[in-house]
Amino acid sequence: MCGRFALTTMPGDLIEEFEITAGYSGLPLPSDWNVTPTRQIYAIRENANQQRELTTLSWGMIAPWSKDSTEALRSQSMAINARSESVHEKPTFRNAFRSRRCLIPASGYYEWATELGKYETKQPFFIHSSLPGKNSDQFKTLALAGIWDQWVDSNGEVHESASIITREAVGFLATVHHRMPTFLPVDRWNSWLDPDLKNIDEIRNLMNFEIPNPTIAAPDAHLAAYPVATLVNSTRNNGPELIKEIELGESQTLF
DNA sequence: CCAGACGTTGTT
DNA sequence: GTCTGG
DNA sequence: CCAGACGTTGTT
DNA sequence: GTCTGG
Repeated sequence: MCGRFALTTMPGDLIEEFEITAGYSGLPLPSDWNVTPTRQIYAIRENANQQRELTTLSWGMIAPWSKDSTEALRSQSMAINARSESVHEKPTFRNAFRSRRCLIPASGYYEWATELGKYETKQPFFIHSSLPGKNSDQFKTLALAGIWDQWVDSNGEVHESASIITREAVGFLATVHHRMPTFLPVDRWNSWLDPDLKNIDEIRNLMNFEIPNPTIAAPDAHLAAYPVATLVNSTRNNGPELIKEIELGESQTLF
């Protein structure tokens, strides 16, 4: 799944890559090789004027019925991901899924090896595009499927938050971990971001790579992964060294 | 009817 | 073990 | 996702 | 808020 990621792409590059028409008015987020739940992240969504905008919001969906900030924060940490299999019916997510979908850009994400037999448990991997990125970015930015929502606190302040949608892992990614984020290919961005597309089955099909269109590459086709140091484990660590490839012991070479 | 959950991950 | 904070 | 805390009293 | 369990 996706509980930690990296984002080092500057707003200007995101505006190009995601064909943002409404620009970005906020401050640029600093390069971050250890983005953790509840932090500010970028999101791409469609605004009220049918324009595509770049914004920042916090990671982990605040349950819409939260009564106070404590409850909001607690709910947020528990909803950093939403399962693609059930996101359309869960009370916490379904309204957002119907009308507030977004894309979440990532330079890559981390996955800790689980009991799949290939690697030591908890060995972290960095998973990224196999295509080069724009300008100073090493890897092409990934577009992760997300949903967002607003929550108003007792002072009337609006808090925007988002969840990343996950699915069963496919291809070589399944050798590291059995879940992965849901990737959206560029030709599905418009439909995904369209708040007027409300047919649940149509929306769900946008996340599906098996059924509709054999010309769409498997999600793992343009991805690569390599093991990294356990530096990333601690949320206090940050910097480009977190995504540096390391050598694993003999029995554990695959990529 | 009211009370209490509502979310994900992995692991047992 | 379980919950909270990042 | 992982790391780290997890308790109370009274006093500043 | 809305749904489920008792």
